[in-house]
Amino acid sequence: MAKRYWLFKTEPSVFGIEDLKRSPRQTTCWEGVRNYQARNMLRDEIRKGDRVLFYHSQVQPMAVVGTAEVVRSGYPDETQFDPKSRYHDPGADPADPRWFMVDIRLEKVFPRPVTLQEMREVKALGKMMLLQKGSRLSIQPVTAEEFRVVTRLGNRAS
DNA sequence: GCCAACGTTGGC
DNA sequence: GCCAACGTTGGC
Repeated sequence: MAKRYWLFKTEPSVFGIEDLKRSPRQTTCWEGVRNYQARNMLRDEIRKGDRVLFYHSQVQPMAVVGTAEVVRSGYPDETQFDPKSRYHDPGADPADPRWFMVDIRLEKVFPRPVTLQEMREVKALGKMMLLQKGSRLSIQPVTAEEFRVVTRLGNRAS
């Protein structure tokens, strides 16, 4: 199957790109997603080899700050069964897991962040889901073209 | 199955 | 801190 492209949203106060950089093998499981639309993508669509725009929300500046690669396709998020986890889901059944996650590995921290404000000014990104009003999904598909445009901006010398 | 109430997200 | 958007819950 053709490689696909995604945007993962995260609050750096919880887990930012510097945390990913410091992680063993610069790899992490993307735990804690508790939204069914995002769950379906994690479980069914996001495959090893896909690439990810890493976006910081709830912080100034809000921006895509780098890229990552999916190194493991969807598998059950164990935190749903852990009563001590902040992501615990009392309704989740180990025989039929409700929540899924993937593993990602840092690819590159951009030399400069590509801010939300800047992306809004780029015509080629006009249809990007992140930029649509009321877009709250923490996992979003992006097109190959959107991925290319954003990574070029991030890698351009400032 | 509808929908009002409520909680959360997240940009501003 | 505000509030629009939107997902979830629960009474009916």
